[in-house]
Amino acid sequence: MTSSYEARKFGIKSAMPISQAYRLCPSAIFTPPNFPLYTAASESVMSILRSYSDKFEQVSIDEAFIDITTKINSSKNEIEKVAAAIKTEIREKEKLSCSIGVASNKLVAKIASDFKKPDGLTIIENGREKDFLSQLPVRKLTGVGAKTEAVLKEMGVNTIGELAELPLYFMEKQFGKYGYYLHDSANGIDETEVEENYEVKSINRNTTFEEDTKDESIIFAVMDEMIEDAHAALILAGLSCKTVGVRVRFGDFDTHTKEKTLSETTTSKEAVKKMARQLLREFFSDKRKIRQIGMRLAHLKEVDKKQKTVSQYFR
DNA sequence: TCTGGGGTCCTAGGACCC
DNA sequence: TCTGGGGTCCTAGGACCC
Repeated sequence: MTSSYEARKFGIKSAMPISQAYRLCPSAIFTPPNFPLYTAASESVMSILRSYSDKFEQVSIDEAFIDITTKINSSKNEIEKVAAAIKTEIREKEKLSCSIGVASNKLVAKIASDFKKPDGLTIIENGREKDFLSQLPVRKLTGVGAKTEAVLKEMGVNTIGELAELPLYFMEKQFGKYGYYLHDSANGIDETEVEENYEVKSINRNTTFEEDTKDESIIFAVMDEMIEDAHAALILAGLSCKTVGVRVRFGDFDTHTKEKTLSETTTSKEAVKKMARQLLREFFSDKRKIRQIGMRLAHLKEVDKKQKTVSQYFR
């Protein structure tokens, strides 16, 4: 899943198979994950961050934005004081270090936070955004992954500065809506607000079998477990769902999905189970063994006991 | 050689409605 | 022989993030 900075010196990276990691460094210590611990630490850190601003946005288990525009004047000295205070509080309460990026927008702040790790602080002054980005490889831009990097490289574009030079009409023609985003980002422009995102859009569960299988009893048993888990999460969040999907990855990594939208939103585990089984069964005609199965609940809606839905009135 | 799990967003085609 | 335009929803696939 991930590796310490010590292990990284041996070339071990996050999401690397442990067999490969072992080959790179046989003396490394391998330890299973402990998600309840990480979640608890995350919640503690997030509440610390929240206390520094009224505008907070959690991005993942270990990343968040805070907008402190109205809290301080933007002198470098003042910024450094706040950053130091945050680091100290997190270190004292959770014995963790963190890296901080400060900039006039989220895009640049995020890239800045990644600039010096671990335990870094990178401040990009107002007006220096584009300049800071220009020398960095395009892959550093949020939203540019392996595929886009390859396409850009083919076009002779390696750095964000080179990307910023490409005219907007060309970017639009080449990448559509994404082209506008790339153009703005490369120029250090991002006008999205720091805001907390409440609603979850989907609940997903996936399981990779220890060995590829065609055994339907194993496959259904694992699917049932995932449904139990996902359904519990659905109910806990006070949600209902309208769409049930399944996903199958065959031994050759070929991956397919099937999903079905119900006529009415539901909280019924049995309804979800029935639909998932039905969708899953459609894949059994394939001769290949299955490596991974997954399921998802989507079209989530808050359950409100007092208010009846329109369709209920018409029934 | 080997490729995790939980998410979001976008695209494109087709069905269907007025 | 020729058969609109605007819109929504559903489904499948894919890129990307941490």
